[in-house]
Amino acid sequence: MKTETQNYRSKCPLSIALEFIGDKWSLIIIRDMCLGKSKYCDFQASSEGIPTNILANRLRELEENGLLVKRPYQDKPVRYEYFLTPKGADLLPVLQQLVIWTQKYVSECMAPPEDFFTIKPEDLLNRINRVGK
Amino acid sequence: MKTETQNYRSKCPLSIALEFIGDKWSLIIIRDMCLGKSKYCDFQASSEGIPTNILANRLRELEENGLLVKRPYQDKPVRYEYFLTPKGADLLPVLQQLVIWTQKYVSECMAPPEDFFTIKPEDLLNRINRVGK
DNA sequence: CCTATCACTTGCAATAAGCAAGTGATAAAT
DNA sequence: ATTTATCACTTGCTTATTGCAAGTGATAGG
Repeated sequence: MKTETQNYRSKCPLSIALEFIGDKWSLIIIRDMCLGKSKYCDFQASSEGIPTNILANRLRELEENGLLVKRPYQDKPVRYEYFLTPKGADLLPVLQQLVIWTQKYVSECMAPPEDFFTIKPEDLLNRINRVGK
Repeated sequence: MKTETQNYRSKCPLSIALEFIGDKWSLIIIRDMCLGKSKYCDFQASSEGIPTNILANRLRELEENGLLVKRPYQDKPVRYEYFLTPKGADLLPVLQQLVIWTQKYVSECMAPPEDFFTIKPEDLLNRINRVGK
């Protein structure tokens, strides 16, 4: 993951994209947010079983990289919900193509939710306005 | 990277895709093959500077996972060229979406080759028949 | 007061990445 | 014939990242 500003290994757009999301977990979190999840415990509950330290670390990095924002939904203690930014939501077409690929070549995979291929990045953005859970 | 057979952390198609290509280097190699590169030294020469041990390891894994095949182009000593399979070539739409994303959000990135968005996976497949080098 | 939950953080062992150097086969130059 | 060079790796070693388990602090409920 990229954290510090503008120091890419190359200027190839693919290579840069991989510095943002080229690991085993970042896109899993983005996926969960596409599916409507927003809280730490939601991400933790996913069937891949992300370790908690990696989850905390990735949420921080994804926020630093501008793919998501967090908003407190309670004080005492303060707890956050996480929402996709346009930059994060625009990874949806990437996810969709990855899912198409797996469905074509890996028979054991399960089907995505019914509307997964019809939703668009902008559909993911107003969730932050539907005040929190 | 996935190596051994059918033991995925979950059956989610996105998660499975990431077990194949969810790292910083595999898609760089696939990209180079999409751009017509086929030999070890070609991959090594790319501006990201892949370490040689990782390159050898990724070529082996990508082959084990059926994304590419290798074919000797000389004996004494035997040397191989690498070619995308349909399974590997069908990652092109994923690459294209990743490039679209970076171009939208990272101004410092360079432009891909002119025809990058018009080529199709099947265009990448007959290169193995245009006999070597 | 005891227990539990939630969102983390910390410690630590295991794995993977990254760098430099080495290897073996061969060809080309001296 | 010996040296030099190349190509495709492999090996060794150091550093960084992962992943598991356990701990922490704030709070709520019984």
